[in-house]
Amino acid sequence: MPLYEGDMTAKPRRATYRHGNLKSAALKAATRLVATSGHEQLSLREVADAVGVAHRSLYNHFADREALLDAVATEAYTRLAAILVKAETPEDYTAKYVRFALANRALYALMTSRPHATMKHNPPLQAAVHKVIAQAMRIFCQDIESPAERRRAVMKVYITLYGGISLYTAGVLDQPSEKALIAELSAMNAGM
Amino acid sequence: MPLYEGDMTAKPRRATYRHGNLKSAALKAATRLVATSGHEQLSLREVADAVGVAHRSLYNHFADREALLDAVATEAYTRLAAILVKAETPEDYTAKYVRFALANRALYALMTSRPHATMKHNPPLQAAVHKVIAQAMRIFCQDIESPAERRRAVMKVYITLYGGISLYTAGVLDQPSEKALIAELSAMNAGM
DNA sequence: CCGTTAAAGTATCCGCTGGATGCTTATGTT
DNA sequence: AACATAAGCATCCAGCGGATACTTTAACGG
Repeated sequence: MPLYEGDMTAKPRRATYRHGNLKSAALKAATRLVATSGHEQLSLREVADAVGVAHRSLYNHFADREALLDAVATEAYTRLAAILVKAETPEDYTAKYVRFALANRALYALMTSRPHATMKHNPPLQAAVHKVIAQAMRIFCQDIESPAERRRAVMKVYITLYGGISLYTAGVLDQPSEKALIAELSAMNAGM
Repeated sequence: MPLYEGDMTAKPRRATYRHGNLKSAALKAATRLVATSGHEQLSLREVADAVGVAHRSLYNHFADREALLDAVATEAYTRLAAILVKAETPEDYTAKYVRFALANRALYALMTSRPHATMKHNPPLQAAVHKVIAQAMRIFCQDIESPAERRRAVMKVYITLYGGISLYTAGVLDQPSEKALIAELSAMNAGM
């Protein structure tokens, strides 16, 4: 006697018992839900509902909730890196970075919320982050030789980018436009 | 027939049914728990347990979990402001601010996590934050007249402070010491 | 071509959370 | 002394992440 038939026949039976591409579908749904409601709010159950699957099925593809969020972040970092490879100047890099962050605020909040310790145990995420940093190295540190100095310079860039975007997004920098923010941060990063 | 006697007599009866200073006791306990476990982990139940009270009793003093966290943040901002009034120079302000943030990382994370929109509806919190900003104005904007320019200058200071502390705390700036971080951020704030 | 098997689903249970309701008790005021 | 009210309490609820045990199906080796 099939155990689930009662409910299974109540709803229109799914085309395939095996979803087939649940992992990527869940990733897409999670990305959308994070974008609209923020990663703190995201629940596995709503992701599962969105793709029409029992919530526990997600555990076949993601170790836990954090792993799902890590995967969303990884994908986002990869997209950002793809944008930044086309940057040519410091101003351009800053503009592209800021525009991505502001166009995808909730996603950016997720990306920057991943604890650094976590990344060490998540090579794909670490690699995606590294691609973004590598582009900053290329743009901002062309004529710096010492690796330590290069790293230092990049960190200064990220301090202003991250701080500026955070304060802007928090609504503390209420008056300036996105354009003004880019100009401001470009100026701060110019003199270093 | 007293309804709760069974359980009440099982435990040693509390000295007073009225706790007396539950609000401040809960605040203290919450502050300690936030400091040790982070504000994301904080549950009303463990706060209630820590002060020996039913979890629902906290709602007599705080509207909800967020209100409790806001109260913790307000108290922390007030303490920080009290430290900063003694600052004399930009370097001193930076050093005191950074030292507070790093000595109370989880608390600082809570403070900076309060959404700006929330503050507008929470005058005590807003006032506490304003005290901190006022000290920055005093130290960094002595010879700036235009209010808009003063605000702009303060924001630049906070961009570097917040960005620097965030990246340092996240472990991204792995090599420098607290002292080196202060020096770095002081230098970044010097030229503006 | 058919069985076996492992991957990918499902149902159900657990402990925990924040929050709502309604009760009781103690205190301060009149 | 009576009483209104503030501040406790037990209890219930839905939703969460996660664990276990079950079933279905696709893929593959004989």
